[in-house]
Amino acid sequence: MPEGHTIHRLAQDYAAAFAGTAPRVTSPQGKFGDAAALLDRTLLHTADAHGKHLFLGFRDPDPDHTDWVHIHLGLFGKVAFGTPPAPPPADTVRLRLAGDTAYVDLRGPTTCALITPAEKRAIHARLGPDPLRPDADPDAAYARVRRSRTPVAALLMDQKVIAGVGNVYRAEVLFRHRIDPYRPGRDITPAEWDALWTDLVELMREGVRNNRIDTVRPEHTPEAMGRPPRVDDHGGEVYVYRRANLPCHVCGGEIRTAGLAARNLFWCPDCQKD
DNA sequence: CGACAATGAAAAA
DNA sequence: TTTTCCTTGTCGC
Repeated sequence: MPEGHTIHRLAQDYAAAFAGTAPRVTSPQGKFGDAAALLDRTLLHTADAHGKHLFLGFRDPDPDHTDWVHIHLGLFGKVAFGTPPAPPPADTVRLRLAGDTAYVDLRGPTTCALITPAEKRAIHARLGPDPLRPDADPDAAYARVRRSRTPVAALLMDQKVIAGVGNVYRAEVLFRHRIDPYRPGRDITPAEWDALWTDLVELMREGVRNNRIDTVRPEHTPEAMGRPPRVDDHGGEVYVYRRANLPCHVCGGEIRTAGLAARNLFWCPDCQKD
């Protein structure tokens, strides 16, 4: 269940469970077997996240010599933490860390690979600023947005432009700012970008805290409006994501959906008109 | 650009 | 049994 907030939360959780320890490292499914053997019972000293990329720092804390495990969940990679005793691992578990107080299983990731510090730097270099990283520079993202004719909804999904935003946050943040998802990036004003970025920082931080995405303002919550809470396996309260053909919480109009940048886009044509 | 493949699991049909 | 999914690299036109 991967959008930037999930990955940052995972970095926190991996660190809380294993930082400063030397867990058993195995790859029951096999694809990561050689690397796992190399890292088995070595120090896990840190966990880092940039956008949807997760990095576990093993063996040597010296930044020039750290062994990094690079993880990308892709569309349906999953991570499951548990307390010992760990069950016999199913053969879909790509990576298992197991210590005295916790174990964690990784299944179905697009990427799980041992990389060098130089390779890690290269990954950071090709990613745009991440609203969840304190060093992020929103102006660097806007510089790309303002010279592109691509729809803003596609730019928000482009990890080179801004890292960590996925299909939920893009739809929701555009709704919250009443921006037509098809508006070209070059027509986004500096003030609008500033507001979008600030909002993403807040929404995604809350996403990390709660481990789910909620975007509905207090005045539009189910309690405030006397409607039943959302029934959806994604959990959070949202305005438009996966609400095709349902009434808009604000204007009552019908939420629409369409393909954009290879994903399903959701928006309210009445509220999001330029 | 669009199509497609790659990983798993769970819901929908 | 098929579809769907909070992703993204690659390949073809």
